[in-house]
Amino acid sequence: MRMGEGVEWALHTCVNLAWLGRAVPVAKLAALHDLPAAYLNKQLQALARAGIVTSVRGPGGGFQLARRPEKITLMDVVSAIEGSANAFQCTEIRRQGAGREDPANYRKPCSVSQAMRTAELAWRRELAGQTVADVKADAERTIPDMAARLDFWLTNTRD
Amino acid sequence: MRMGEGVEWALHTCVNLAWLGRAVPVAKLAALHDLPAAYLNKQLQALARAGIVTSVRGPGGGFQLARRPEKITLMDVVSAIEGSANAFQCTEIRRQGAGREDPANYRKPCSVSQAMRTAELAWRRELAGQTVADVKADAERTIPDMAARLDFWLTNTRD
DNA sequence: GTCTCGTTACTCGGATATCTGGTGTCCGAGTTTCGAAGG
DNA sequence: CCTTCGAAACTCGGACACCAGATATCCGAGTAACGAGAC
Repeated sequence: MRMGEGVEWALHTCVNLAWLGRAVPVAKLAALHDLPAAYLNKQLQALARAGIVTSVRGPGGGFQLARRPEKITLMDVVSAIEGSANAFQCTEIRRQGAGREDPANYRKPCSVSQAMRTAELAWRRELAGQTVADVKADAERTIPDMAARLDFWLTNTRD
Repeated sequence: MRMGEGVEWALHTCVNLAWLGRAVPVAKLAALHDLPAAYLNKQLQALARAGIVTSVRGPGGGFQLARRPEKITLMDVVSAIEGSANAFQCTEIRRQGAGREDPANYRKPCSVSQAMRTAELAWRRELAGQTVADVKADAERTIPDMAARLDFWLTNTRD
């Protein structure tokens, strides 16, 4: 069970967008961390479909956060990239074979599924409890001038 | 991010082994839920390597739990099948590109990695807090006679 | 009758194919800007 | 000088290859049990 690296890219990019506070083309966002621009674009499209960022086409366009960083949870970003389906998917094997249960029990989920779901809910709750603003604030504790550095770089860099 | 179905198979099989309480060949365990025996065997090998079950070769052999169900957590089973690596793997993109941080910060993990790790720890803690015995007990609340049924089936079935 | 040995049947174990989904790339769609030409 | 039109540059958007890991299968390795034969 491995999470796609698109999640890492998306999170860092969201923090960067929070620092920059305006529309930034994907080429610039990719250059910030030496990422393949076309593939990062794919991830940002997913964020756009989820309403986390908005896209503006044409010159001067790019991506920017759709709402304030305090209103974007890590759960929002993760489910936008990875999908909202549960990591553990019950295939109901309890209904097959010699050890199958009585169909009367099919209404409630099986014990295994329930246990796994409980753990996954704890994970989701933790992700929903942290926002992009929190991560940004934590990063600024060690790198206070990052916002200014990025802003300077964006305005003064030529392509 | 999808968890392999081997986890579901392994968990159900562990509960079944807890009910049966003796060595059971993989063919029988697979028949309990109409699973491909050879592939279930692969999963059980992983459990054996992790010390969760022990294998006995030859006639009358099979797999059985290596210790009491109360001592087997869901975390043990999941990490045996899926591996112990973190789902979110930080590739340290903060060190690359125009937006790279000062190398002095490389000692401590980046804020994004930290946040994701926190959530994943909550998930792991929840999994480690539940045992095979708990799941078994919960299942018995709805199907009290399952242990007896499985035991009868195993002793009276002809191949 | 009992011991021994060989054969048989049974079961795990790891090496080997197949396939789905994540990874990576490309070109077309849409929009703004700028400049030139006409009035 | 102002307006209008067109071309070009820029950026997102989705469609198209590629590859690693999960899925599935098979045959060989190891072991216990059983029976036949000798003592």
